Amino acid sequence: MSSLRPDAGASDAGGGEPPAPPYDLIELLFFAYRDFTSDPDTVLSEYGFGRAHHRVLHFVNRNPGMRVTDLLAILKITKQSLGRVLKQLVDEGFVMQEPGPVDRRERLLFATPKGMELARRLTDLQSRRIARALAALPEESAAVARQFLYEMIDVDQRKDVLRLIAGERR
Amino acid sequence: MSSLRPDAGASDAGGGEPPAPPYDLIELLFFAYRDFTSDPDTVLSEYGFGRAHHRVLHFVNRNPGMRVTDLLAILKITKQSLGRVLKQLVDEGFVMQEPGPVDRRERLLFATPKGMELARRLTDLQSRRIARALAALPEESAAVARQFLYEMIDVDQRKDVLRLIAGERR
DNA sequence: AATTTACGTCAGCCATATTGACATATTTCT
DNA sequence: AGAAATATGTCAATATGGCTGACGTAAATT
Repeated sequence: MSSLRPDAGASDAGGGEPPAPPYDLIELLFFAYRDFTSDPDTVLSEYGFGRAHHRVLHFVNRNPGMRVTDLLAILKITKQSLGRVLKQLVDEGFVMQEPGPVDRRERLLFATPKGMELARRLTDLQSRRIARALAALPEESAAVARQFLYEMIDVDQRKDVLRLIAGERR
Repeated sequence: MSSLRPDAGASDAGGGEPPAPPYDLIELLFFAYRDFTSDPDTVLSEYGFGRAHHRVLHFVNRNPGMRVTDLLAILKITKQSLGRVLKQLVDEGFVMQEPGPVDRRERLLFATPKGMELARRLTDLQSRRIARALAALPEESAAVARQFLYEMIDVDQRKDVLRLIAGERR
């Protein structure tokens, strides 16, 4: 199972050369993410959806009543790109829109029951993969994984991510 | 810094409901990967290249003399998709091809000096981000992160990944 | 009243992925 | 030797999901 070196990208203590790049982590990130997204992709294609729909549905489902602008900031894509997939999700009854009660320019987004159901299905797949991974590792690994991934995020984005993960309500 | 819960997706020890999905890890993976790829993307756009070129160049550089088929298996894309980006990389002198010495049908791939230079630049960016992340965490975190990411990979893909990461020579 | 904000839309563009069919050279199998 | 399998390349057509820039509208803010 683990000929993964316990440590390797080491020291360079007194000396000259720059440390060797952590190729293993670079590549593991690629492969892990590739497979992590592959389960949902399969299900999504049954619906004629792609990864973009997944992301939108996921965040809308997790943050009921979120605004379009919020979604744009999270996904870091343009209005137009979002527009297309969001429209599909709305047209096909996975997401609904509702004018903001206080600021009626806003369109608050909600997953419909149908949307929640699909979101759950996709989340289940990803949960299972994560659970399988963690089951193979010592207790504290989940916390370390969280910390590591968190530290990989752009410094100026971390606050937003924390708020999101905490399941902030507006 | 860390209102990341040390543990949360817990137990369900005796009871009925399925465990709550690890939304935090699911979303952290998304954000970490999003930002992890954003640094290289910036540099690549200077060259008129995209993420696809990065992946090809990366693996060719790391595995000199690899075959086209190997690359297809790693990237899990089609010949045609690969063909385009590979051709560009070859035409612009970042990658060279050479017939296999034993089986002359094969075209073995190598990064040129120019290709190595670009690969190094891209790797540096990713290395720095990883180093920054690890610097903020306790010693053993790198090992745990490796293990976690490794366990996230499809079971039937792990052998191949291990071979790759180990820097296997054919 | 003027400005800003939230959102949508139109037109066009580009990168990257797909499938299926077919061509060529080379190696391997019978 | 001949047939089959393999490694690669290529063509045509198509889809997805990004982008930019411009413009429009409704509602809120100043």
